[in-house]
Amino acid sequence: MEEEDGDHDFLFSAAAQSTDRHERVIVHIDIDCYYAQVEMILNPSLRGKPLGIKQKNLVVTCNYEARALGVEKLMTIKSALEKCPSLILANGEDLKNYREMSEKIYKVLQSYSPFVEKLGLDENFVDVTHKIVKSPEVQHVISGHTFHDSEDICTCGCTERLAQGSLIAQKMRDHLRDELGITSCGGIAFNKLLAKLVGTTHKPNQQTTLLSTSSLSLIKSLKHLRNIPGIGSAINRKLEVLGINTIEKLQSAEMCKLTEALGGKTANQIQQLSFGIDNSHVKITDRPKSIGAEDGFIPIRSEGEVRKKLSCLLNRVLELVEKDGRKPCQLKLTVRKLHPSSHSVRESRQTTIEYGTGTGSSTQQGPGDEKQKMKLMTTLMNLFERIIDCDVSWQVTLLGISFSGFSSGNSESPAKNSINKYFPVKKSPLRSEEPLPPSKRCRFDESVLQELPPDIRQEVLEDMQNQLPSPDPQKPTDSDCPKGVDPLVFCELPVEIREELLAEERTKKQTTIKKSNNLLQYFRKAS
DNA sequence: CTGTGCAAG
DNA sequence: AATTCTTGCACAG
Repeated sequence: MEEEDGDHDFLFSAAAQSTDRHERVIVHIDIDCYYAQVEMILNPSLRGKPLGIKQKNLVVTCNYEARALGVEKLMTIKSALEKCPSLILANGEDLKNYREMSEKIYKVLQSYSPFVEKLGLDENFVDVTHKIVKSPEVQHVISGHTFHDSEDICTCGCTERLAQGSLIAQKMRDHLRDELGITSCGGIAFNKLLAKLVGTTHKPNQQTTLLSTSSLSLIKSLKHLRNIPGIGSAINRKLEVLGINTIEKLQSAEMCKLTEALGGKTANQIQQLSFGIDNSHVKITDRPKSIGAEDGFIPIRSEGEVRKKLSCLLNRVLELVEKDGRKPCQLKLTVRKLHPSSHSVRESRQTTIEYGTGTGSSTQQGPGDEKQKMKLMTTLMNLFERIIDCDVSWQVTLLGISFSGFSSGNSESPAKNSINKYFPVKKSPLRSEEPLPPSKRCRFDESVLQELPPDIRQEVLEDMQNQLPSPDPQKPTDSDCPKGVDPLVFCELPVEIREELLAEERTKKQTTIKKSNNLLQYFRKAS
C-alpha cells in the first residue's frame, strides 16, 4: 500500500532515478548573432562597426559592437538609432543568404555525427554519444569552461564522456571558424535542455560543459521560468495565474493543477524540465514539411491590393518550392485582420491542389509555369473569400502562403503509428547479408545511411540511438514498472516508451481523468 | 483532415 | 506582450 504520501515520493524518485541517467553526450552549437555575422562575411567592411539587422521597423538582431552601445534585439529602428546614432543597418528581410549559410553549417556538423537537429537557422543539437571511446587511458581534460558547483563528481562515467564531448565540440567550432569564418557558442551536457542552457553561460565564441551533478544548480540559476526552453509567453502566463513563478514552485506544483491548466502532456513535460530532465532525443532534421512566405504591412482594404500582395508572395514561394524539387499537394492561406476592437487575429484556410500536372522538368520555366500560377492565384482568392466577408468592411495587415503535403519522394506511409513498430512484426533493420569489413563490424557505416530512403534512415538511426549504451541490465521490479504490466515486457521496451508509460502512470495516480488513447492500454496484461 | 495555438530563433 | 518571418508540433472538432 503506497497510497498517501508515497505518491509524492514516487514522483520525485522516479524523476531522479528512472529518467535522470547521464548516458548521452549532447552538443548544442549556437552561432553568435547569426544574421549579423553573415552580413559581415558578405561585406567585411562592416566588421568592427556597430551593425543592426532590420526587418520592417525592427532591429531583429545586431552584432556585439552594437550591443555594447545599447542596442538590443527587437528594438524599433527609431529607438535603436536614438541609443546609437552610428548604428549601421542592413536589411534582413530576404533570408536567402542566411538559409544558405545554415545549410553549410549543418553539413559541417553532419561530418561529426549523423544525429544533427536544426533549431531555427542558427542552432543545432548534435548527439555524439556513439563517438565516445571507452578506454581508461583517454585524457580526461575538458576543453573550454566547466559548469559545476558541487563537491561530488558522478561516478557513472559521464564525466569522462562529457570531457570527450567537449573536445569534439571544440573541433566542430574550430572547423566552423576555419572553413566558414563563423564563430559560435557550444554547450555540452547529457541532454538537450541542459546543453542549450549551459552553452549560454559564456558568450560569445566560447563553450561550456555541464558536469551532471550540477544540473539542478544550473536550472535553479535561471531568473525566470520563461528562460526554460519550452515555456513561452502563454504557458508562463497560465503558470502565473496559478501563482507559479519560480523554478522551485514549478518543481513542487501539484500535477493535477498543472494538467488542468496546460493539458497532460505539456504539464508533465515542463515539470520534468524544471528538474533539468529532458528525455527528448536529437531528431534528425529532414527536408522541411512545409515551405511558405508571409508579409506584414499597413492595413489594406481592397481585393485588388490583396491580389497584388499574393502574386508577389506566390512568386517568392514558388521559387523556394521549385528549388526543393518536391511537389506539394496542400496550399494554405493565412490572413491577419485588424479587428475593429483594436487588436489583430490570424485566420487560415487550406485546400488540396494538383501541382505540376504537366510534370515538366523542374528546370523548365516555360509558359506552363504562368498558367499554373494563375490557377494558384484563383484558388488563393477563393481561400481569401472563405476568410473575409467582402460585404462588410475589413482591414488586412498580413498575408501568408504555405505549401505542404509533399510526396515524400519514396514509398510511403501506411500507419506509421509508432507503437506498432514494437510488436512482433520485425522488420530487418539493415541488409544483413552484406559482410562488413572487420574494422567496421560493431560501428555503423555512415555512408550506407545516405543511401537509405529518409524515413527508413530516421527509423534506423533512432533505433541505434535508443540502443546505444547498454546500461546496467537491472531486472526491473514491480515498483519500476506500471501496475498491470509484465516487468519482463516492460524492460524490453525502448527507453522513450518506458518513460512515457511511467509518465502516464504518474499522472494517472494523481488525476484519474485520462483519455482512452493512452499507451498503457497496449501493455496491460489481459486479465 | 482542418484550423488554431504555442513554441522556437 | 507583441513587434519579424518562418517552421514544427500538439490539440480539438
